[in-house]
Amino acid sequence: MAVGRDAVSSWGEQATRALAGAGFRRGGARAAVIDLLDRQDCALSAVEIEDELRRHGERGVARASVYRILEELEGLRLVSRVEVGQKLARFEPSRPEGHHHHLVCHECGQVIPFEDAGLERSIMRLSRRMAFDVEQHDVVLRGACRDCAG
Amino acid sequence: MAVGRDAVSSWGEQATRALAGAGFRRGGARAAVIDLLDRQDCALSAVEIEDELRRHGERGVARASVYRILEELEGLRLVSRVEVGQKLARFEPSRPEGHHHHLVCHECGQVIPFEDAGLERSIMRLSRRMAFDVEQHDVVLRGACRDCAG
DNA sequence: TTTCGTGCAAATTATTTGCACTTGG
DNA sequence: CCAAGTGCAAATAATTTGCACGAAA
Repeated sequence: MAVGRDAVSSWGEQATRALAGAGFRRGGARAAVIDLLDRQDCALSAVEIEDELRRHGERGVARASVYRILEELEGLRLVSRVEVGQKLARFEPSRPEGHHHHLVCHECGQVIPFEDAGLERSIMRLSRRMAFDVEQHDVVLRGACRDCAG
Repeated sequence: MAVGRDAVSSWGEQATRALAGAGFRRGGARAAVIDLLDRQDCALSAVEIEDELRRHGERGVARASVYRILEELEGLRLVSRVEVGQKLARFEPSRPEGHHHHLVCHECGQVIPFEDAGLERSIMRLSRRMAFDVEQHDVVLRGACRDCAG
C-alpha cells in the first residue's frame, strides 16, 4: 500500500503542479519519471528508474535526463535523496505524511523503510537544543535482515 | 581535546596491536595513516589524509594505499566510514567511548560531531523492537550552522 | 519562433585494481 | 628468500556537463 497514494491529491499531481508553478514546462521525460515515482514507496536509484522506464514505462528516458529531473525535484523538495552508503544515491517522493528512515541489510543490500515516533521525538528535542538550525535528518540502521540473519 | 587520546592505551596503539593480531605486517604507510588518525577527533576524507601526510606527516602515502589501509581498518572495525552525502567518504577512528553522530552544514559543508544520550536510548529501544538484527546506526542532521545561519 | 527539455557522448570525480618493485620477518 | 606492502598508472562506476536537436508555449 503506497503511502498517501489514495489521498485527495496524489504526490504526482502535487509534483506536477509545483513544477508548473516553478515555471517548468511539461516535458515527456519529466512526466514519465514523476509517474514512476508516484507509484513507489521505497527509494530507487537513477539506474533503476532508467531501467524500469525503458522496460515497463510509456517511454525511455536517458540517464542524464533522469539525473537532471531528480535534481530539479530535489530542489523543489518534492523528492529526497537517500544515501545509505552503497555508493549510489537513491531517490524517493517526499510525502509529508510518510516520513520515515531506513534499515539496510549488509548482506543482501535490501533497503527497508520504517517509522518510529519515539525516535522522531528524540530528534526534535535534540534539534531544539542544538546551536544549529536543523532542517532535516536521516537515520540509517545497518545489520542483517531476518532472511540473512538466518 | 581528543576523545580518549590520553587513555591508558590510545586508539593508535590498539589499532597497531589489532592489525598485528590479524596477521598484518608493520608497514610504513600503514603506520603513518594510523598515526594521523590517532590525532583526529573528526572524520577525514582519503584526500585530506593524503594531503596532510604529504604536507606534515613523516612520509607521503599514495592515494590507493590510503584507501587500502582504510578498508583494512574498517574491516577490523577500527575505523568507521562516515558518509554524509558530499559524494566523498570520510573516515574516523572508532573509539567505543566516543560514540557520536554528525551535523552537516549545507552552506559551508562543515561536519560537526555531537552526542546525545536520549537519541541513543531511542535507537536502542527501536532496535530491540525491530525484526532485524541491528548492528550499527548513523544519524545525520542537516541545516545551517550558527555562522552560516547568520 | 524562441526558449526550455532531452538525448547522446564526452568529461569529471571518487574509488578500485593490476602489476612491478620494495620491504619486513 | 618469500609473502605482504606500497606506489603508480590504468580501469571502474556514478554522476555531471556540453552541445545539437526536438518540442512546448
